[in-house]
Amino acid sequence: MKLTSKGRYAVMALVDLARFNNINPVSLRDISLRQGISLDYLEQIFSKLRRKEIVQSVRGIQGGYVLNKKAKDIKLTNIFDAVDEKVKTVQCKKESKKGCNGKAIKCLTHNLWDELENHINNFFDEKSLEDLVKENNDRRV
Amino acid sequence: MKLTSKGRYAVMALVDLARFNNINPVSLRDISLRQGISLDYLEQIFSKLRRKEIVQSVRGIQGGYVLNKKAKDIKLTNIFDAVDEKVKTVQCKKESKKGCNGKAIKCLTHNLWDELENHINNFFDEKSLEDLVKENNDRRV
DNA sequence: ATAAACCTGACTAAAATAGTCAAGTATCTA
DNA sequence: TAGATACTTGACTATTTTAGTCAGGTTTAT
Ligand code: FES
Ligand code: FES
Repeated sequence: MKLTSKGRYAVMALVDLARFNNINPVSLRDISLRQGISLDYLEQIFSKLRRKEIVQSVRGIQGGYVLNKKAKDIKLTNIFDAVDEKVKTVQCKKESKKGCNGKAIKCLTHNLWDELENHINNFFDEKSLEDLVKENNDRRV
Repeated sequence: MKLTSKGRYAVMALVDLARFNNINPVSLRDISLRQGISLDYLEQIFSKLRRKEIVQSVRGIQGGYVLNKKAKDIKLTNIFDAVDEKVKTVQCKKESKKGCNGKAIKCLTHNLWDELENHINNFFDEKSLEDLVKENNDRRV
């Protein structure tokens, strides 16, 4: 089970943005430099964040991105959802009565993986961007 | 974040084994048929489980595998550890002071991913094979 | 006008996953 | 003691996913 860079970068970038959000839009270039994430990759990520209305874009010179909601209303769940970083403990569809690989019934461990998925998602539901910014108030970079 | 088949199968197979463990060794062939997991793949998995002393092998006809410990003493953690299904939320080494990609310091979100990793591992530390067997006492297959 | 910054889609190298395949060895039973 | 069953090991491979890159835009402040 591993977290992908895309998910990690999305959160990292938003924490950065949230910290500098007060005054002006924050350009991806700045985030790229500060956080060491490829600019092209950031663009992909922010395009998704914008579509899900987590950030707003400001075009042209001096442009950049701003948060579209209060930091405390942006949960990790929202971020991960936006960039398609989903928790998947099984291959079978949740709605379907069928099991993995099209088997007639769910497997012996199916219930366990559901629990696991919930357990992880609970964590993401609780953490907000505001929490993350607060944890880093004392940092320079 | 997704759970791999290897991890899922390892647990599935062990739950199956634990249910039939009372009388005779359980052959991989039987597990393969009951759970619909490729025999060759199971062999890979059980070879690891044996090396980590989670199961014991009995060779020859009527052979198979038996649990090497009480079901309540086998936690998900032990199983995942044996088959190298590890939770990895970051790329940087835990011990090192350096961050991802060899950066001088840890990133803004590093602490968060540590928390997440602990959160998930807690789940695995608590669930035992015995718990899983009990949940399925009423099942036929 | 031009430079800064957003915007989009296509493309790709590398890694990980999910197995398969082949060639054994050990042990029980007839 | 032959044969069948089942464990044992290591190498091999197709597919998928990841983690980006690249090229070519458009918008807007100055
Ligand atoms: S996880 Fe899909 S059937 Fe159990
Ligand atoms: S996750 Fe590696 S430096 Fe933050």
